Amino acid sequence: MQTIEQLLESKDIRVTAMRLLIYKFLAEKEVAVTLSDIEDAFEKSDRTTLYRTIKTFEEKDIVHQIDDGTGITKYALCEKGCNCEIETDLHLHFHCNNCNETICLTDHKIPQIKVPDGFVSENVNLVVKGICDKCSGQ
Amino acid sequence: MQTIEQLLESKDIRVTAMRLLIYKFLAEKEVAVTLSDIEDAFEKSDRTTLYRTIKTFEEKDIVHQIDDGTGITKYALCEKGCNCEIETDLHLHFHCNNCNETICLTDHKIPQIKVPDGFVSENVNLVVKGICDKCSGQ
DNA sequence: AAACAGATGCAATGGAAGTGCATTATTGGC
DNA sequence: GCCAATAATGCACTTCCATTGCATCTGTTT
Repeated sequence: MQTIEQLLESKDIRVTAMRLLIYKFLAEKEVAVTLSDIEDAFEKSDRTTLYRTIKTFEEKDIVHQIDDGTGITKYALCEKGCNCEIETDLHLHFHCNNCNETICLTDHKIPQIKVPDGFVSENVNLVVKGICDKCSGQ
Repeated sequence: MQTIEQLLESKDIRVTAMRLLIYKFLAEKEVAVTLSDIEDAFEKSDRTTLYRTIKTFEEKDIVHQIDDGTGITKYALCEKGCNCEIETDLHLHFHCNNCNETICLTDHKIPQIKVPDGFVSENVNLVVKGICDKCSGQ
């Protein structure tokens, strides 16, 4: 079990107080968060810092970006089973139309999608919309 | 074979010169277009008009919106086999990482996606990214 | 301690989406 | 055909999110 510090260092990311806090914030969240969410959680800090921190995390494959169709970019920690580095990794995200939250279903893989002749599939983005387990009353 | 005028009327959309032109523009395009694309094609007209025309078309299920992950909303005509009215219609779109164009693969349906217990799937947005037939050199 | 690189904060920009309101065009009743 | 009602169009403006430039600060290296 490596510490967050070790994780960041292993990815060539300089460890700062802010980065540790943001990482912890993301780790505690079970849902994908927007930049605004992070802003709200760290009002003392500047938007830009938060934005650039997320971008750094993204470059180093610590978080991945999710486009759930709300028009607002969301981010979530890459967890075990999330091979974002690999182009062909098949993400699956679920967006709840009720609570408006988006979660990462890393253990639900996407079936192979057939494309017409001449087309080359490199990557698949799949967002399922509906009602999440919390909202469906279970 | 009904005319565009008849189609618009059947959907309770008042026929105007602008709407006919925009419809024809969309029909000629084989790819999904952004609002900017339409703007560029109709410089004489105002953004707002084009925007509201597309929104009207969208409400009346003449075009559907596509979120291909570029962050910019695209639109495409609903064609035969495109049942946008139906929530559960399984759209499949292809975004080319080379030419940056997005096309609608209406005849390629999406397989049933399994979601965890407690989750209810209402709608699926699937975008396959890769290289399109034109760019793959076929 | 000095020099450097990188992190942070502030200000500003840009692009897309959306809205309010005045003007113009179209339709339907007379 | 004319007039009133209704809808479409155009202009200006606003909002929201994403992004960048630059100055400052902090931490690291020699």
